[in-house]
Amino acid sequence: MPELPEVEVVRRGLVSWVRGRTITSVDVLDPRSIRRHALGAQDFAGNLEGARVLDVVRRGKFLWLPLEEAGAVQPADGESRPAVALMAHLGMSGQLLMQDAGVPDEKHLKIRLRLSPAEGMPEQLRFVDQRIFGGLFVTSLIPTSDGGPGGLGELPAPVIAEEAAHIARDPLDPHFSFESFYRRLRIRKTGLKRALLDQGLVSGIGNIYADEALWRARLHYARPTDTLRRAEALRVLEAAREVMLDALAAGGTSFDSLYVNVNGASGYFDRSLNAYGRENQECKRCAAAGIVSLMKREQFMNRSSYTCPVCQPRPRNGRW
DNA sequence: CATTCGTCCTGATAGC
DNA sequence: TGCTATCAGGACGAAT
Repeated sequence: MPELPEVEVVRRGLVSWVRGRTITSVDVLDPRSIRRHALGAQDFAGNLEGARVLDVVRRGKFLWLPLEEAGAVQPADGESRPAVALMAHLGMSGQLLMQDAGVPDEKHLKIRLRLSPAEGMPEQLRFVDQRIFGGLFVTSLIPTSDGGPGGLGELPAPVIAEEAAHIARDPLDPHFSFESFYRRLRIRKTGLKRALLDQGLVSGIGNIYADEALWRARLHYARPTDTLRRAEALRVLEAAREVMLDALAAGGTSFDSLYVNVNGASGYFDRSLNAYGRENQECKRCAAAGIVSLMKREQFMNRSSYTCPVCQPRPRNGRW
């Protein structure tokens, strides 16, 4: 279940394989995986074939490959500014795999990109997706005044994929502003977990890391955001940063083999989760303090939320 | 306008 | 055994 660390692992894995190579052919094996490309498979392929991949960049869980189109007329000043990008979102189960031409199609192979030959590198970039919540599409790159995708890419100008322009920075982004986040958080009339999952407020956090961050910060998912003190907001943001950095160091989380990184190896961070999936197991923090408390699972936003009833008490009505 | 909810999907698993 | 029901959840557009 890809959240920010998994997507970043894919980005890092992908960049050395695809940067500088040209897309030579495109097979759309399941049009549902390009449903966000409004003009259809023909147009999708037409946009990509002949284009050279300049980079792999990310904003939140969106990943894109800025393209230099074949024969494109560049500005007179010689500055090379890509007009479009191949956008990817992994959704629930999406994978981007580099594969040699001879490797049999994966069961859920949806899209195949063939790349220009490069010494010692696989020919194909494959998009594999079981649940089809993810997908690929071509989007335009538009100027942005906020410094670009995440300070991670190397674009010649601050440009962002149009479809990701509404996505906030993630907690690991060097340009992430806590003050801006806290200001917006305080004026919302909603619960803390809802806010953490809102990619327009802070990006990269999904159901799993939301629960982990809340547990680390000892805060309840339903805590009204307009009552959050600065120190509490700082705590949960810092907790999110920590859990994401741990996951990144471990190469991404994997729970059910749906998520595999770009080289086909699963992450193993799931062993160190403290909240997610631990229904009826002891809260590790309480246990360390000599208190017996069993983690509770509740339905919230049509998703499971795991909390410790002792150290993450549900907010009572009224004052905080 | 801000916020919440329903929907898209497949396959593993539970229950009868 | 074989069927149906349930669950998993990111993001968007519709509904409130």
